[in-house]
Amino acid sequence: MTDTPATPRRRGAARTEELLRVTLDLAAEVGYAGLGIEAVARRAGVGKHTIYRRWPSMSALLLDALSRVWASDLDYRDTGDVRADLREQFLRSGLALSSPPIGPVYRAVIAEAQADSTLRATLHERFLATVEQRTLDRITRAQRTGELTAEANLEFAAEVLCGTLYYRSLLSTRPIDENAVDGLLDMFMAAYGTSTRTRAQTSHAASCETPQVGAEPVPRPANPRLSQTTTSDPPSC
Amino acid sequence: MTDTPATPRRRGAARTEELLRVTLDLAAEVGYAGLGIEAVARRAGVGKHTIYRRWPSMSALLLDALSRVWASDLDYRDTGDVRADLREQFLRSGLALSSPPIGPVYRAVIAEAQADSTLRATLHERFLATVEQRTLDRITRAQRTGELTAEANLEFAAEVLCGTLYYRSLLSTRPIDENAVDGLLDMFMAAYGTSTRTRAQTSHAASCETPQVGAEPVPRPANPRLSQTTTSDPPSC
DNA sequence: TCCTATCGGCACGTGGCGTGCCGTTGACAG
DNA sequence: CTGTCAACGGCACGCCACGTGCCGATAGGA
Repeated sequence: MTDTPATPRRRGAARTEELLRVTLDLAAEVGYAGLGIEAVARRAGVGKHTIYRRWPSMSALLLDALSRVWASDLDYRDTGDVRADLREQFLRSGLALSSPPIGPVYRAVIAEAQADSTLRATLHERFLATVEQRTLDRITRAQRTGELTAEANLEFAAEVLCGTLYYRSLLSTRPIDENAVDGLLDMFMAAYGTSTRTRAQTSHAASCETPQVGAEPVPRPANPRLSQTTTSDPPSC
Repeated sequence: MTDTPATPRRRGAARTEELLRVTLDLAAEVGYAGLGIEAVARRAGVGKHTIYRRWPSMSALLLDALSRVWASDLDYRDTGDVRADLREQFLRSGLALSSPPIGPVYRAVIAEAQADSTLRATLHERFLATVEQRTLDRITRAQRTGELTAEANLEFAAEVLCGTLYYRSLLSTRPIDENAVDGLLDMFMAAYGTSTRTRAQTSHAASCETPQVGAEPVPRPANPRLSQTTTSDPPSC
């Protein structure tokens, strides 16, 4: 990459930025295994103190690194079609969760969280619960517009939707492909959708191309980066 | 039983059994943190070789230990009421996943699986997929008896049901209580149940009349704060 | 220009892993 | 009763990562 050209040997806040980037690069290359403080320090050409001065543990570093890449382009769209919006977002999130930068870091955090209940709570509060909340917001709007039944318990629905995706990407060995997302949405819409009872059309979505043209789920919204500040923005599902 | 009075110094296969038991005991006491080969060896008064001769790594030991305590709880009942059977099983599994013997071991395996794709595949095949399969079997029978719609995609349904439970118990911080299980089953039955549209009465088995009046006949939309009750009612009726 | 916090480098102690070696033990064969 | 041999407990080693302490160098502000 574009490593520091000369050698502006040391800075205060720029180092923090660089260390986060190095952590993500390292995670993308070597995965969770071999991802430690010393590895990051070596990779960045940095003393371990420089890391410990910023984060108390590897877990904290990982959380910040995760915020950096998991926060940005993750808001749900609202085209008026819940199912399409959810589908687009789920596919995008599923891809992200399985891809080099985010996947390994997420795995690392989850692994360490198994031995640290405090970290587990932080992980849940800072990421999982936030993701559920975004999902809940989106389907709540759909409920208000009449796309979903009024008596649907959307809190649980949001958890089920997000939980299934996390389960599949992090615990299962199956990929989050269109088939999986459609199956999940089939069940969700069958339960709480108000339009045509049989919106399902179980799987086999690949047999015929998506008829929709106007609301083509082409994920190319390219959300304008609101701000690239290092503030840990909440992610979405 | 407080055995091991004397010192029946060494055996062949009985040692294996004892080591599995010690591993579970140790996991129940110290949790995932501090659960390693040396810890097990010390606890069992055993040389590390005695462990390495049986399992190539801690992960393998944990998998075997997990099999020992997790295998017996996998069978669903079949009372003729899918929802009641699922509910009972989910509550039982949720309690087990959060309790000392199984919970910590499960967490340990999941943590190590994040760094080892082979272990992840084994974990999925040996446990997660098996649980899904049992669930699939049960709801498939329900589909045949007409309790579930014929066009329901039960494979995804089984994954959603199990995945949500695993997500909640292992990644989330919320307990698997009756509220959660009922919410999950509400969605499942609303999607694929055939019995009227009135989804979701906290069905306590139609077979036995529960005099309980606290049961909610209708899913109150006013689902308030997640009231975290710890196992208030026995699942059996 | 000087001052000082930050930095890189190095070393230390701790602790778990996985392996090798050695003397012991006990089940089984004769 | 005795011999044999594999399994065993104990010990030690090298390795590596962690978290900390110390020291001289450096850069950016006063």
